[in-house]
Amino acid sequence: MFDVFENYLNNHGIFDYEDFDLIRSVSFCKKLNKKDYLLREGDICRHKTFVCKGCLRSYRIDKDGTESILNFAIERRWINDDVNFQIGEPSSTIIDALEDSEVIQWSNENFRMLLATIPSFNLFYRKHLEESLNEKQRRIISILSNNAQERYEEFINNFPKLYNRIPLYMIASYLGMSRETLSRARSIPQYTRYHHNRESILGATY
Amino acid sequence: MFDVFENYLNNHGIFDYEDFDLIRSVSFCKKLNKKDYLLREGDICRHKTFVCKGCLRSYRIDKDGTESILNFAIERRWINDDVNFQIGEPSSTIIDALEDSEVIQWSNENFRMLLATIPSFNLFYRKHLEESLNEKQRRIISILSNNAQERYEEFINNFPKLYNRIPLYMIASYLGMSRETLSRARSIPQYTRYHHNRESILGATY
DNA sequence: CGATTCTTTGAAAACAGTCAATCTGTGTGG
DNA sequence: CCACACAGATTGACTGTTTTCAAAGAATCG
Repeated sequence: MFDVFENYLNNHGIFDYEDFDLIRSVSFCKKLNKKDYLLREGDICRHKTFVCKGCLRSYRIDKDGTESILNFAIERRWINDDVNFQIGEPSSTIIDALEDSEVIQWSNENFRMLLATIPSFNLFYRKHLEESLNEKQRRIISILSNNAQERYEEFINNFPKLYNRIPLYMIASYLGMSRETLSRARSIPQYTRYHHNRESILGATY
Repeated sequence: MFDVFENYLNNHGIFDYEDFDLIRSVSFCKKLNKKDYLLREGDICRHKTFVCKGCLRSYRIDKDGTESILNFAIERRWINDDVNFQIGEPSSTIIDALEDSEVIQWSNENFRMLLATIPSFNLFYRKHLEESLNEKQRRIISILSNNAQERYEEFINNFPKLYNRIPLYMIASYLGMSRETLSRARSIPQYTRYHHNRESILGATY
């Protein structure tokens, strides 16, 4: 299982055997069956988690009882359990497996040790954080400036290896729309395109 | 100007005189008048930017010509110019000043040098990135699961020092709603107290 | 002042959400 | 192999919210 992570790291920096030995010595591998929880609501324990195989999601239960999916993670991606909310918020993050999965975890303490000890690991992680920030910013922009159908198309393009492995209603939740709206966006893409054309023609007339 | 940043850093880690000397030696201070651009559309130059005084915003022009505000930054906050988009996207990030402002900038190259040289600076910046990630994740959740009134109320609570310094239509843009919708959300009796506060502050102080 | 800029309001249209019923595919047990 | 349950997806009718367009009011600034 660890070789997946070793391969991943080799694609993101230069590491030697000593580095890998140290990293491996504080890694905890975990196997999950589909529907198993990695983190239940209320758990306080915080980890860094890397997905070697399978697919996981993080989500919350809103005040009205509906699920809001924060993120998906397939193989060679990270999944966070560290989204803190204001005091008084009723729910926190939940993580579970959408497929039989394998993950590697590090306690935050050990992860900090690795960052302080291995310069190229530190460098890699900073780049990773900055790229994650950009990814989230792009998602915000997409929600703010695109309609249902555009957001779905963007999702397909951004996650070509993911979109056909998860049920549509989860994609709808991730995109912030009802499953019915996503269903309709998928079924009549021509309508929306036509409609946009009409708007731009109208816009050009004055 | 640099003393604001020195004070900020002292609140986020332990630094000695040598550290500050090194940091100062690669800092570039800039004064901006209201409406000045810090980064125009199409500029390739990337920096890390810290706001010492005033208020800035980053935004994009969408394909239909409307502005989407990504972030605001007041004193003791950072403002990013590094949101990369897919190839073919027509527009990129723009940053301008909403008030007369003072900022400190570092080239990405010098910033990397600081991170590699000063361990506590590296530690501080990583915490900062992780907190920024959480902030963006919270914003995504807020957009996905709250309506117009709730999002406005949350904005007021989250940015008490910011909300009465910028025009409402910019808040609307940041929250992903039309200015008219925000205006109506504010006029609901439940929220008029904010309205009154703002008016009295404006009337008394400015 | 006048000229901007910003905010509010009204009415109509577009859009997404909700509820309920139906359809589809998959896997299980008899 | 069939019948069945079940999870997921779709569709229609209806409701509610937000956007859009247009106009008019405030506030601000030179």
